[in-house]
Amino acid sequence: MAIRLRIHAGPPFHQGRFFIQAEHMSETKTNWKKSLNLPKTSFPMRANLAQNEAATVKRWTKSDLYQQVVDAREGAEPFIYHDGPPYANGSIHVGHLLNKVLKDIIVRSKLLSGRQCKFIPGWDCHGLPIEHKVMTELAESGKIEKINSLEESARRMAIRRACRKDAEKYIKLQRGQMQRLLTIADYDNPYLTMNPRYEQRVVETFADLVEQGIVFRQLKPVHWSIANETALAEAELEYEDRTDPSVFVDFEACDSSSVGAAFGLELDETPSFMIWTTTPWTLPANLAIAVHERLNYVLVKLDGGLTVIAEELVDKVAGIGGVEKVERLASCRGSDLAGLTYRHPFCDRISPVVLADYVTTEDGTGLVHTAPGHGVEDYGTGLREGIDIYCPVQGDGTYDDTVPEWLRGCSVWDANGKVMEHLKSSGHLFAARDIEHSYPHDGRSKTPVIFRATEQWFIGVDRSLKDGGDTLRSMAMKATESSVNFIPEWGRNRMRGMLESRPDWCISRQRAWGLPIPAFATPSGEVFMTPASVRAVAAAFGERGSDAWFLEDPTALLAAYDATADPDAPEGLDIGSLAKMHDIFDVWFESGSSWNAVMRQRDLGCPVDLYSEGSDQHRGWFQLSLLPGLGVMGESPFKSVITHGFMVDRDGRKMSKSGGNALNVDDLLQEVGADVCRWWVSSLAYENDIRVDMELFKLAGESYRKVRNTIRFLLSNLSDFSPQAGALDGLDPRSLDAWVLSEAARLQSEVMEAYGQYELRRAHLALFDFCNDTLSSIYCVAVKDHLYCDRLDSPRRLQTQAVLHRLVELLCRLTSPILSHTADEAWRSLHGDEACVHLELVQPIQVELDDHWPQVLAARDVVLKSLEEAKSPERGGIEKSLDAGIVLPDPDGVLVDFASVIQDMCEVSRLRCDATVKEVIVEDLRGEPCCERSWRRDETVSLRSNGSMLSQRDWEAVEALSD
RNA sequence: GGGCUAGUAGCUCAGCUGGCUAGAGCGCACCCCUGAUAAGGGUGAGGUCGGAGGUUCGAGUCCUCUCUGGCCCA
Repeated sequence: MAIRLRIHAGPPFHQGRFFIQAEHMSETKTNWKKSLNLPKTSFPMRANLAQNEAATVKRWTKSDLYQQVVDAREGAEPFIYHDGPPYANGSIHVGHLLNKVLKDIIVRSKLLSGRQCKFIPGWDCHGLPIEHKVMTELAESGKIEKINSLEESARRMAIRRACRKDAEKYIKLQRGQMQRLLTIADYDNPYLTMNPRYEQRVVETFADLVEQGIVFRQLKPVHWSIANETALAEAELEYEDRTDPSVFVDFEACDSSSVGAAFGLELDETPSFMIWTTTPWTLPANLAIAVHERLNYVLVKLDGGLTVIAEELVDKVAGIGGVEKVERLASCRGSDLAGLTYRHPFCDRISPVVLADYVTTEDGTGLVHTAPGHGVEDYGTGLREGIDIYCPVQGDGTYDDTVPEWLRGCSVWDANGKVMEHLKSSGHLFAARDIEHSYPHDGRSKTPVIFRATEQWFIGVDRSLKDGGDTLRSMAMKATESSVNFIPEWGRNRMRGMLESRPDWCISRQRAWGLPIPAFATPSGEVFMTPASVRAVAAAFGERGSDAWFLEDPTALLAAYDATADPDAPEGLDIGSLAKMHDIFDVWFESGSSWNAVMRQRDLGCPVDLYSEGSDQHRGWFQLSLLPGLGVMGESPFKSVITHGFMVDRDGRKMSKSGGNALNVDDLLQEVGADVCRWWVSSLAYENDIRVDMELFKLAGESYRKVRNTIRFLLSNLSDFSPQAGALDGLDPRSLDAWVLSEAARLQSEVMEAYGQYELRRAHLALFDFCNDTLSSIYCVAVKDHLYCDRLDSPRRLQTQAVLHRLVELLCRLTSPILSHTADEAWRSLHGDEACVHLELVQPIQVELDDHWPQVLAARDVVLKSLEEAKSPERGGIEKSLDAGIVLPDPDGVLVDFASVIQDMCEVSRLRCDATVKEVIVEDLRGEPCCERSWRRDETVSLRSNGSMLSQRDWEAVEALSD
């Protein structure tokens, strides 16, 4: 819309007054300022969060806010929310910040909406990272020798004591840091996976699974330290270069005609399959050769010897063997070779050629020596093909009696040479040379480790449960498909994919710092463990903690066990002769039982409404809680799952301590404060990766300040206000007050709905926009004039104050889940230091609104734009809106009822609606008299009896003051 | 290598089942106010929607391939 500018020519009298007024302005000005009702508040503009939040934490702790809130919601419909346990190791990082703040916003929003929400924080205490660190520290301080010299149980107890102390230390640290994030939770009664009652429930969960018949023992290869005769985890390994023999070995085929058939030839001599290995000592355990189904293999004569090799590798292998004459006879696909058999070169057995995906042509021959007892991939192949997991190597690194006599009792390292010698003399060794490669070593003893199959405990995912006949896998797939709600929705797919491919769950570990698997060995070497015996040990753990396993003998541990009442008890069981076994549980089994050990144990309700963690937990905590839950309860322990993404740096790269791009949470809290961090968290599209950078927190700080200042403005105009009942009844639907209240009502439903759907960002944006647009830019600007200039008791001022009061209460409530300190600070500024916004509930807002408001707001936009254009020198150069008057086109006669509202919103001195004009007219009122007090140039400004130029309203306000 | 996922203005994000001259906020620029003042208001400039093909009258939106990240596996 174009505008026309009309100079409003006032009578000469006004011009003259203007000059007189200007001369006296400096003296009168201050007086008028004193006569105004200017904003006043103790709520400071500068938040000083670092300091004030610390005080808030103290206050909440002292008054036990958590308990107060829980008491306040006694009897309300519960929202059952279960905290996943972070690992009690180290300081919290930005990922914890995100995780805990997200949870806290959810907790507080549920409380705000009237639900009961008991939130028990937890810590994962057992496990290798702590044990590993503690062992390192013990080694550094020289205490390890003394501990290692102890008897086994005493040694483990010494380690366990050190680990417990370490875990306790970090729980304390993290708890303080989490509280510093202004989170509300039952920090006085957290759950710790190392607590006796927790341990008892974990073991009971296990007992139920044992009873279901899905727990079993099976061989599985693990990293094994010969020096310490113990299994090692990945974290305990150190990779160092090592020289090993690299050997190419011919395995004779059993049946030359079927090999010939695979290549489409008739053969008159026996071909062999050539494999390659750098661990000749594993050859006695060879039980298969793996080929890739899509690779090409050739039957080739190498200086006369007939063998099979991957086509791509023929030249390389021939080169290594120093072969002079290479004759390719025929080729075929790997899939054609599957099912052929070969004779072991020195053990008396026949084994098959099988298919495997991991076969490559990077090294070797394309035919992979497979010993299921000595390699992870080999093991998988073995399981799939139904091949024995055979491991002739004992814990001390020597062979047992199942190998050929010349190897018995020999250590594997000595065996390398012997095997090669034997192969050479029997003509099976095609080539051998030394290679240097990276090889895992035991970090403690600095000796090379081997892969060795050992007996481990498993929970079978494809075994039918005793009662249902269903398997954990199929139950989990069903639950994922239909009964669990995923946020974001794609979590369902991710979970499904992971469930499809997951192997049986290996739940045993060979460490000290953990919960013992309560299995015993009988003198004859059988394992004794029944549901009833497990429950008996669980009871002992519940009483005396799992240390009992290391301190007590089987008779004491099984005190609550009655073999005569146990249908599963083996015949002739003699408890006195049992020996404790040494495996501990995978820590995932402990945390995966938390729904039982926390939610059911404390009677908080299970299945739980919500689990929420990082998206890595689809494979971790979610899945490993789902499986035991299904095994024990027959249903998922959670109804909904929320996942958040991972922290990446400003360039989108992963965060790492070593990369130096990790932000320190303590620094962050010191620099920007927890509420700004929380405001930042609420702004995120948390399901994606999250970029973290100091810059972004600073930005969040700026928008936080906008919200804070808006609240401050509201508060500052309430210093003389006392709430009156019914002050907002019968609001004119065309008033700005009605409009802002209806906007507030809309905000409330939007924000509460967003909270309810965990769309925190939506709530954040709605809150910000409301503060920024609805209030700061529109409403506050428009009501300033009568708040400041009206007489204190003017009805419209009182009404607006009632609205402001309503608005600030609303903002405090709605922001309280996010800005938990600031909302409380504002609330206390309004209601006194004893008040607390976190006990509040949302209140309904009812207001009637005229339906012409969209046009009113559109008129505002048009007028503001016209005013902007009027600033240009060629259009008259009106720079202050109060120097302007507006003629507003109003063809439908709709706006005329809103004239004063629009005038206030645009901060102009005059505004009238005209049905005949087509475009906005900006009138230059600079020739009109200006009210010395309100700076307006409305029609009522005139010389008053005290000699000043005042508008009628201002004159009345001044008079009221002097009364 | 596989599963899931992301890539739209400087930044954070909207854009549902294809139709928009691609939106918002922040930031930025310019201006006003100096009675929310280490505040407040107004106006405006910014994008060939990671890249390349294709389907279609029409693609940020569908398909194929590809690049760069992230999580989890191998």
